[in-house]
Amino acid sequence: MRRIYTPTSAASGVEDVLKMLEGRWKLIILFHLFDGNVQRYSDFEKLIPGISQKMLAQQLRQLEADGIVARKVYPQVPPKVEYRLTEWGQALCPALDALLKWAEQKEAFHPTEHKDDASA
Amino acid sequence: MRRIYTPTSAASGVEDVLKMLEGRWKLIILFHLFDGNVQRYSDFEKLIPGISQKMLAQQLRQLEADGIVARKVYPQVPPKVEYRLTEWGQALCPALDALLKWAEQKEAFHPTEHKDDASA
DNA sequence: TCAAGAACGCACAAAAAGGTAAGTGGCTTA
DNA sequence: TAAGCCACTTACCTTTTTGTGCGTTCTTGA
Repeated sequence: MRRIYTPTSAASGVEDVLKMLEGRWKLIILFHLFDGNVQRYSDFEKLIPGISQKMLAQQLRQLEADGIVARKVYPQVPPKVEYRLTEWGQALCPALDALLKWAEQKEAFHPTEHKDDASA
Repeated sequence: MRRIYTPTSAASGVEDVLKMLEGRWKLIILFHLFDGNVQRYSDFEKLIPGISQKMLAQQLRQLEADGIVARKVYPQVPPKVEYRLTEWGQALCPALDALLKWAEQKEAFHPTEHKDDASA
């Protein structure tokens, strides 16, 4: 049978899950892990210029703790750590995709507007 | 032609749009506006128990400023204000839906785990 | 006459998020 | 022997976000 999500039930139970995606960098990190991409710590540093090491490590660890991202450590001398999406993490892709599509649609609804364009 | 979103281009341009959804209450508010639902300020206060009036007003205004939510004021004596999704806001529904589905899938991947269940 | 109701705005305070800089460990190379 | 590399961690601050409590406006009901 098809589950119906009422706004109430949705907001109550899903809230916790949604909190896992909050944070300035979480989604950005996730986008870089899209379609099975694997990245190591230093890759993220290059891919996401503005992020600090502290934030990168923190967000990555939260994502890992929440079971969205998998961390793989290679016992090498200069350390090597890889990050990829877990199975559940990959299940997020359709949502990320929808978000991306929505973002693209913005132009269709509000053709190239400027933030500071209140009134001339 | 089909647009391809590389992680890089996605993260750079879409970031601004995604920021519109950040905030402790934004998504929750949006979920209550799902499928064309119309709510007034006081409805939200009842629907979202933990939110403060300040936050409710603030998030609602930001959502409005970002063109996601539409605000309609009735010039009545005890004020009446209605909120609903704009067209673009409604375009977000598929994404919200995907997010909801993802949240539901959690159980499938991690059967009822507890946060504080590190090691007994 | 007086309290109540709707939708906030404002000032102040506490909490949380984010940033900066420096440090750690162990092998490798100069 | 000293410096470098990678992946972080820690301590300390600053900025942003969120919460609290009170005030406002005008009309209607008791």
